[in-house]
Amino acid sequence: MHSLKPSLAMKRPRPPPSPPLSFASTKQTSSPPPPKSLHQPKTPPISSKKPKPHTKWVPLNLSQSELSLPLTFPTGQTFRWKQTGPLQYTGTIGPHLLSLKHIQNGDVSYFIHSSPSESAAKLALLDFLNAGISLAKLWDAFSENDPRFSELAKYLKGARVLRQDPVECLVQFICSSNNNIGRITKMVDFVSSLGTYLGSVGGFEFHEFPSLERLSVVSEEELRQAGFGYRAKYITGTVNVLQSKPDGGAQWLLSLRKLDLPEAIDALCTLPGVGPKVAACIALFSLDHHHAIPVDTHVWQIATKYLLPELAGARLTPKLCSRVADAFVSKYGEYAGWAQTLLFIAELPSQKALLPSHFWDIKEKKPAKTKDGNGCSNDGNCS
DNA sequence: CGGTAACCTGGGAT
DNA sequence: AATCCCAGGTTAC
Repeated sequence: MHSLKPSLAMKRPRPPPSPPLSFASTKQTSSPPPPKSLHQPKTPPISSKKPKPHTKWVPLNLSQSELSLPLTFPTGQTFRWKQTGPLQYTGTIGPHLLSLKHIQNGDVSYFIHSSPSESAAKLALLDFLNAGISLAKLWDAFSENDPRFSELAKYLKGARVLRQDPVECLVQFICSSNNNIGRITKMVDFVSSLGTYLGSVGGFEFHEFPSLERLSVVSEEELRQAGFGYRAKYITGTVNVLQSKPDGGAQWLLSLRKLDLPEAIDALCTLPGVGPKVAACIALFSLDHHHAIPVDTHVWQIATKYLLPELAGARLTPKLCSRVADAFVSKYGEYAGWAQTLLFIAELPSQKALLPSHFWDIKEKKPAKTKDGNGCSNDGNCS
């Protein structure tokens, strides 16, 4: 009865690590000649010393209500982390390859598979997890003005906002536009494969996210061939624009953390393939703009249902988009993006199983694009 | 300026 | 089996 997302559920670790023919050929056409000048000489001349990483799980000081892996990693913030065990996810942060899992009491532990520095890995992890921000405190505040949030929060504890690398986040969300999870993942995997290989876990290969330098090597044609469709030119276009920034594109993106949200959004929207929604995702998930609200079809549904019922049936236009964002911010405050994240997750078909059935909304059929917009004709459930 | 129509692609629905 | 429709939007008229 419940409609699970097959594209998601069917996803399997592809056993054969060796890529198919066409894949390899496209890659070799653009042989990546390592410009020696670009490689920082951080590696000491010791190749004799085995880089034996410690082989044990280390507890993080985070309870399940502060961080739920299943509600944080496979719910749309990143497409780079893979499920490698029952309650275990694996991915990279900068040059570090690590796994996270819930242990008996629900707390989270981490395991470093590969890293140039284990102490740096831990710091990078805490940063990546926004560990300094107390989710429980935020949610208490949200719950005070919103009974529905309070109720949902009971079932979806630990849905946290990550602090990703801006370049990585940007490329992922350009891929996400008007697309589905399965294909987004495939595209992100392709881009990722251009980065330095870091290791394999649970049948998945992991690569450091490629630098802009490396990304600039792929052509639009190669991306189209890899299935990017019209987003191919967005990727190459954006990489080109970033590469032309005086202090480098990565630095330019990082500098957007210091701007006010509207300015950061405007700046991001100058990049090809980046519109209001993608810009908000980047702002929220990588640029510390905690009140950015990515307004996609799901959030639009939420907003018209619970926040701005007067807009029910209308089409999602840029102006209404910002109106929705404003509504969220005035209701939830400076961390509105974190509230939106929970409400968004509650709408995901893949998470409905966690919720009592009274939270399930009848999926409205195609609202039958009428002139007046109000598509509630025969579903008998239009508030 | 605000509202529409293309845009790649693969899988599911009709 | 052949079409139609859609998916975490953006861009071009």
